[in-house]
Amino acid sequence: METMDVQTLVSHLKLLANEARLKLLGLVATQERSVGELAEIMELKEPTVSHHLARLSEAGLVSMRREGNVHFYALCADRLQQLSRDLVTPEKVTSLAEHADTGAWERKVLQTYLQGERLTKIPDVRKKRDVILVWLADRFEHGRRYAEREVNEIIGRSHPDFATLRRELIGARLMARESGVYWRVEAEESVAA
Amino acid sequence: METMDVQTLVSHLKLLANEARLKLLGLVATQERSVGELAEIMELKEPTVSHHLARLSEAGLVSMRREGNVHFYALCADRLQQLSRDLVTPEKVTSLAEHADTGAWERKVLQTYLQGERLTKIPDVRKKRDVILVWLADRFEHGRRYAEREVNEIIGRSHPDFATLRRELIGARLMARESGVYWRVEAEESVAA
DNA sequence: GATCTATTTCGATATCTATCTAATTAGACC
DNA sequence: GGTCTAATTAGATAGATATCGAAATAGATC
Repeated sequence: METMDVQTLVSHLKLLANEARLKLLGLVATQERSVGELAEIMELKEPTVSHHLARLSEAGLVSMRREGNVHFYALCADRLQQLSRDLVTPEKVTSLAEHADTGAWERKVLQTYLQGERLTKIPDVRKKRDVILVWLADRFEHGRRYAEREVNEIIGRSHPDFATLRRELIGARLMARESGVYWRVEAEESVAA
Repeated sequence: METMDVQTLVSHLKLLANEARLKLLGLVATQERSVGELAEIMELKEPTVSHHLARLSEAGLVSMRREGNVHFYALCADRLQQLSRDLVTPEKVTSLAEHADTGAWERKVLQTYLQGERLTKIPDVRKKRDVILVWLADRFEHGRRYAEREVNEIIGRSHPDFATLRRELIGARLMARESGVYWRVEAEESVAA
């Protein structure tokens, strides 16, 4: 169970997310029951019950014992306990986002607001502005020190309002200043993700 | 959460049994994100994402914050933890069978093998035979003592092979015998459910 | 071997649901 | 007020799935 991909996780959840199957589990929990008995109790036809039991059996949730040609099904309680414990842990949910392409939206924002080097508009929404600021900060080398005149010039290539953008870069901790000298801040320290 | 009917339980499971919704939960777990951002990352259209978020929101799994007309969604981690903990406990599954009409099958067995008072055939399968035996035992009064001759006579009204059935009643602990005297055993002590 | 019964498999259908497009709402800005 | 953007709502469609009837399988009995 340790590592389980999204596909498997979802299929297990789908298996349980069904009234008939849950009731079947309940009915075979206390005593073994035949397909015909279950069909009668649940007011379903045998093929339907048989189908559900096959799926539950595949997941190891029920076991089957033959007596003549009567098939008795019983709950595998330990397997159910295991599933119910491991199925939707918060850690697992968090890990689901790991493989997603979270950069897709940022690329779209850049594409929307940039024409080559030129910034067409400063976004109003903070998150979008952060994306632009990260891009802008990337135009400064790590480790090098810049005079304010240089900073203004570099930002100015992209947008006329270099004063606002310079302040925003500081505010987002993408750049830092001390006694008139500016430098790029390392990514881990910055506010913008 | 204490008591949750099958309907609610299934609907919660259905909510989680979906790849898109699980991924959405993962994506908003670490930071709040807008609908457009989520749509872009997941390669789905905004209406689809909006729809999923609405369902998640309804279940209290995500919260929403407005900034202008941008809607930022974030995970409600405590609610998720609560759900994942309480959703499919083995006790809950067992309780699902409580409201089911488990007598339906037994009535069918009786209907199949009985014609009025007359037992047309003794069932081969143990579980069915048990149902018949319970019915047969019910023809004896609680607390009264019967001579073997009386027992044979009463069983004989239903089936010619009273000897076999008499032995079966003893075997199933539905009736007991001591020095040629027979009596009905209380239901709780018997083997047949 | 023929027959009967319980179950399973197969194929069809009807319902549900995830997704989309188009239209509507709502906020921000000129 | 008009326009633009983001989100939601409404309506339509395609794909999945739960259920059923019919046919096939398998075991037991005669």
